[in-house]
Amino acid sequence: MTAMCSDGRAIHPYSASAAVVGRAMAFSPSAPSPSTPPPQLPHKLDTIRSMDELKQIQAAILKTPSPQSSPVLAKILSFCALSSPHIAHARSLLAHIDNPSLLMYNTVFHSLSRSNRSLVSTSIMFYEDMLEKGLRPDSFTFPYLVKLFANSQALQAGEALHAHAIKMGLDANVYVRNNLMSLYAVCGEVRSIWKLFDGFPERDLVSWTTLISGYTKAGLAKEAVEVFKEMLSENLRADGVTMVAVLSACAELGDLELGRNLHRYIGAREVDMDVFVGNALVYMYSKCGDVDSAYQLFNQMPVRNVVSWNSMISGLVNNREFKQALELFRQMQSEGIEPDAVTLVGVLNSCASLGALELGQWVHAYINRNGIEADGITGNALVDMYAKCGRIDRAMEVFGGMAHKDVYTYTSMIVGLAMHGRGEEALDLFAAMSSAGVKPNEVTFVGVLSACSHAGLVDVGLRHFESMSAAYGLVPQMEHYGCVVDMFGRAGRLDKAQDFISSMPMEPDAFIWGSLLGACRKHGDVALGETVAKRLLDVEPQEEGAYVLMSNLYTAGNRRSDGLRMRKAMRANKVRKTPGCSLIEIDGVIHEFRKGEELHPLAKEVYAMVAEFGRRLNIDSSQDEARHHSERLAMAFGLIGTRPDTPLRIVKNLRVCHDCHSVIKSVSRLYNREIVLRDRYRFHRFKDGWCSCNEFW
DNA sequence: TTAGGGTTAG
Repeated sequence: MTAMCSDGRAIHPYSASAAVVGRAMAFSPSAPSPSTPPPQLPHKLDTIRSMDELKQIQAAILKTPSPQSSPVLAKILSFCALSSPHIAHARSLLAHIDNPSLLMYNTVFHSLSRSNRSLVSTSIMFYEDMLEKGLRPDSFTFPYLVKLFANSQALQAGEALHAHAIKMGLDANVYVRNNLMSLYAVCGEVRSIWKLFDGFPERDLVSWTTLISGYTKAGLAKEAVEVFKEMLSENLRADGVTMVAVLSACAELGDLELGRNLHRYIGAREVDMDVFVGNALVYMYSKCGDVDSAYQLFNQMPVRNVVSWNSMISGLVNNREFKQALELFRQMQSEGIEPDAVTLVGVLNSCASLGALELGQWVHAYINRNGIEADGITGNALVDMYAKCGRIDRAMEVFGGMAHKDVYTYTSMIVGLAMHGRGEEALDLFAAMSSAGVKPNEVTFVGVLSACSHAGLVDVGLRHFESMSAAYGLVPQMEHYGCVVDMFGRAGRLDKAQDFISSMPMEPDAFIWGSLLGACRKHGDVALGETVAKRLLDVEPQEEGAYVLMSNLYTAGNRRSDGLRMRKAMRANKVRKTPGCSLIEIDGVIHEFRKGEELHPLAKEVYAMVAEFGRRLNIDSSQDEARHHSERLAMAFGLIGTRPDTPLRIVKNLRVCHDCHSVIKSVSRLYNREIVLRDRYRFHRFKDGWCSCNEFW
């Protein structure tokens, strides 16, 4: 009856020391009896601090006439799942009890299944012990074990267990089966889920729900919705959990019509609208592009938790409502709701898009202060935020400090370097990524190819383009073809660009033609430009791009009247213009300027400042069509509103025009300011009259 | 002592 204790000492359960007995006696002064357990023991177990304390209590139990039925012993066993030395202790304890009950083993499995650690082999060990003791698993044993395996996504072990359940004749039990289905769902084994669902006549709502969410997790949202419809046709009534599952399938599909119907079903069938259902609805509406409904629902929710806020914030982010996302975050703060890592990722994405460096830095500090791991998605979001806010140095720092770099980490960094015109470094990093064994994806190649394009590395870029399919099995998409066209175009190889376009396996879109037309403008090829402009107008007749580029091209080629003709045609055809918009963050507040607009409270001062640097640079304002472009307004505001040594960071939604580019260069020298401008495609860092892009953008 | 649910990037 001697067993090894976890720390290696032999213990004998029936020879507890006098001190232990004395202590135990204090708990139970009267003669111990199984029907009246010592009243203080269970309470004591909740606050137990050391193994010694536990052993003392245990020794007292084992002295009772039938220790195996003591509820305190069961408590000790569940307590033991907390750490591996304790688990070893539980095992030795079970080993020297004469007739441990199935309940005791189930207790152990239950507590093991609630642990966050991977305990697959441990539980198999207990399971084998149990069989050796001549005990047979029941319909409780399997669900615990299956859940345990599901926690670790241990598919093979799960399948073995499934086989054993069949052998024991327990696979028909609906609990066992539903558990197995969810294990297969976690592992993405759709066929196995279906077989379990389809193979037995007895199904309940849980079986249907598990099938629906299994399909959704496996990316088969359409099938999931079909299953839901079939369920309804069998006159089953969905509850909240089922609705959450099917709403998440609906969100994947982006099917707003279906989503509204599901919402109506919830109302009509009086499905309990708990916080899960509310969150799923908010997420569904925002995923389907109906942010207003999402927001309305969010505001009506009687109970909200951090996931509700996260769903709404990330919904706004997905719909590119970044300013609103940040406003909502501020509201969340003022209501005293603690953000978690998911919240902060949404906030960081918004900061990245808006160029809100100060808030982004605040989030970084918050992450550090609260011990949130800056690895994984959070770290990736930080890298992206710093890179997009113009602090490529900080992006590198965070990147360097990350222990686990995945394809997103590398891609964010590569894209960031490319945007900063640091093409060679981007390519070095791409090489390092391969050495680290991280496989690139399509987006990585957008970064690599645009790095080549911005650095003028045509041949290197072409090699990478070809390696996409040859070495990585990736299918180049429109944006990759666009990068290559851009690459040829910038390098002035317009004929090559044309050849390349005709070799494309798909119809070129507006970006492809726009890129080639931009190259025609840059290299003054009016004849080719006219052909390309026609093609661009075929693809998108209502957009301004072709008109503006052609008008500029004519004007540059001394064909002013043709240029004016384009402007007129543009007005006549009611062409849609994307208004230029620039943002600048000062003291954590984001200020927005649109071309020619005077809505800002300090508009008067801003326009006066624009006029001032126009004068000082000797620009004839009547000839300066671009004088009220949004980036100049933002720059003027920055000059007024910050100390003289503060760098200005401006984010623009369109590509910066040539006139503004040269004005900003001059302003950087005149006012001795560093000005960092992110336009639609890349960063420009202006200093002492120079720009980091070297006129290459 | 038994199962099914919502939010995270380039």
